[in-house]
Amino acid sequence: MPGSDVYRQSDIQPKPQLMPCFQKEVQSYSSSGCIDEHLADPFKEDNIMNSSMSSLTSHKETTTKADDTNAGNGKATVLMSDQTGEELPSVSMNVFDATAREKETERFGEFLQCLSGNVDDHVESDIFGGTFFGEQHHELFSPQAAGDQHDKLGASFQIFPEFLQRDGAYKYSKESLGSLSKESVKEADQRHRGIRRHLHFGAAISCKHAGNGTHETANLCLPGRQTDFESLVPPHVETRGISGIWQARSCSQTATLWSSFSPSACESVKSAQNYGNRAVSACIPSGGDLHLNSFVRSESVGSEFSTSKKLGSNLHQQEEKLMSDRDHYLCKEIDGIPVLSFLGEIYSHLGYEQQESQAAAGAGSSSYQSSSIMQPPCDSLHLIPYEQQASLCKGTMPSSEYADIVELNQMSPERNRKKAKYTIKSEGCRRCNCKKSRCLKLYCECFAAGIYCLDTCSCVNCINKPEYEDTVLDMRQQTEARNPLAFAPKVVNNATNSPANMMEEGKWMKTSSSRHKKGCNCKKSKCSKKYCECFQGGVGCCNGCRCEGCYNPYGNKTETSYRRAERWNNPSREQLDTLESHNDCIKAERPNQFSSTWEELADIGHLTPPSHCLLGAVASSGSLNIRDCSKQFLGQSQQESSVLSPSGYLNWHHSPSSLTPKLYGCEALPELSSDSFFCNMMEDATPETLKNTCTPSTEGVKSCSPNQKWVSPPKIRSHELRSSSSQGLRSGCKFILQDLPSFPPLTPYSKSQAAIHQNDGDHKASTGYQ
DNA sequence: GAGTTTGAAACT
DNA sequence: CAGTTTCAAACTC
Repeated sequence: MPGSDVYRQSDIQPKPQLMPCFQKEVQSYSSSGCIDEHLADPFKEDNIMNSSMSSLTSHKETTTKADDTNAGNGKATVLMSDQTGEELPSVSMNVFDATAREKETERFGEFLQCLSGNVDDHVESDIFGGTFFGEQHHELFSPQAAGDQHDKLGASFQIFPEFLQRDGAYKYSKESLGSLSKESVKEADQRHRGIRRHLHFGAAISCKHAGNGTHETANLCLPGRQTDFESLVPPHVETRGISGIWQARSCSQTATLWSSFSPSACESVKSAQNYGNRAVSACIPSGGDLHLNSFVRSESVGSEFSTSKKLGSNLHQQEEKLMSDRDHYLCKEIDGIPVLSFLGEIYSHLGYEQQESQAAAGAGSSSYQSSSIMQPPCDSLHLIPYEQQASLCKGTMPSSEYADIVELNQMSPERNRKKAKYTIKSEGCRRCNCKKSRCLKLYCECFAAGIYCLDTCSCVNCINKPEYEDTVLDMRQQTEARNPLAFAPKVVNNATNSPANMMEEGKWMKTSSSRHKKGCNCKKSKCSKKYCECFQGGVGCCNGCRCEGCYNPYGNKTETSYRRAERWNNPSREQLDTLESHNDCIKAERPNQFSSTWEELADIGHLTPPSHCLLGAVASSGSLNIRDCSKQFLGQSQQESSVLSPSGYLNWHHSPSSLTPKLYGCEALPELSSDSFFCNMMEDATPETLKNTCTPSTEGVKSCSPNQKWVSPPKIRSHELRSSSSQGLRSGCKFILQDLPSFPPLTPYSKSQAAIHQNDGDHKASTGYQ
């Protein structure tokens, strides 16, 4: 076994090789004091890579060739427990005694925390002051002479092996991209590695927050045991920890965090682990799964924003190949497990591609797990095959499409790649079919989703591609200028719904207050077909709709919100029949879905827009539960993604809030819909008179039905009671929306960048490093 | 798969 | 801001 050879090799020179990776990694970051900078420095990475490769190749006795396979195996060997018979951390742990090990583990955890932007001053100074890396670290981990540097470096690479060897980026850069210019390849390679590394740290960070302590974090950072990861999935999430990471500079980190809490991710990990090394490799590509869009963006972070189109194209190609490979792995090797469930994809975001989602992790390696699982939510689509990103990103993606996505995960790659007019239903992958818009207008679903079109799209003269990044950004700006909410989720949820209450009966219920942000304008469809955006979003029509003859089965505007809420709680037989037929279709398309609430959360959540997490969950969560955590994560990732999204755009459209409502039939999680933000805003903007009048409950704007399910806020009811006309509410909504002050910049990357830097600067100023 | 219907988006 | 046109998805056959 190639891996065994490598492992033995590492066994021969274990200590100095393994730890230096730490050192090197840390140093790389510490030198710049900023991850972004680190990522932005291709040469550092290249040096590392070269050194690593040199190290690998230097041991020709055991490893004949440092090709992908060997490299990957070697990495896996070093990191994976099944081959070593020890738990992951053992690799590095073997080098030290228990005390030193624990100490360093803690330190590393702190370091990771520091990187996350959540570090304390003392930690920071410790790490960046050079104590950790400069002396202590050398003493502990670098006993060998400087001549062993290559070995050390090589070892360091083994710490992040997945990234370099499995995840395909390296492979591409060295093999698949042979046709590309050396320079381009090098740069692309660097970027990928940097990103992957970033993700890795993000994973560690997330673990840190999710886990019980730094020790846990360190373990996760190091190629760890799967159980570690599992333990990271928190029954309870600390709001503080989450929010603390908010300032993490990459959506990758966010994604990681998010993924850390994703049960599906864990599940995926488990599943992957069952496949042994092979599974690991399968997960690797997920690292490259990052939504290309976000990829490009995040890559730009800390470095020049301008990315040569050539490089972008190259990256795109790599990305696609990665996606392709990943799809293969996911579909083929992780069967039965909706790997993408978490990943949604998803994006994003963050990749579930999305990240974005748009999600399996490495088998024997926590690193793997982390990297693969940490697919950014917002770019949430990261975890999702590239082809699926569009679907997940689409703001109004209905649950059926989500189901399709999950289903797609279980499909063969061939089917996955098929082009068809109606790809959504058949393949779960929304692809545009634009003919005249060149995919630069909101007509295009890809564009509307803030993602690039895929080769699998059937569009004609498509400009919505990385090659035309500038143009796309311009068009996005224009679109945004025309309508600031153009990329916002189309369906918003009322923030007053409490997850706790929603979950009261152990299942997610669609909130009665979910509404289309703008309202439909249907004339003939009676709002009972997917022409209607409300219907498509799985929400009832409201007074903001201008529809005629509304017969929206989810609720029509002629009935009051209060009545609607009641109807939700006690649907009539007729209504149930109508919705059942709709749900049947959904369920039929998604055989294995939503088997677990966690997965629901993850999936939905990662598709969920950001804001509400901050406004809703965080603020309201006195007792934080899983839902709250998910919400928060969603918010975080969303925010992150919004900042780092490829397009520089908010990526909440990546997390179609509409998805949530749609899932109601399958016990969707309404609370996770993005709309809380809007609803909050609306609520805030609601005149006190409206808020206070006709309030049947003494609980303020909230009231619960006897069975604890939420009903619409009285204010709305009172509002409606005041005027049967929709005009009042409509105008109210309009006012509110226009007044929305703080949407994350739906602006091009540059603006987001500025925001990032500002945050970074603030944070750094507070933490004192840089 | 072609053609029709529909309503959002874009334009005037 | 209303009316019209354009567009692509949804739908039908």
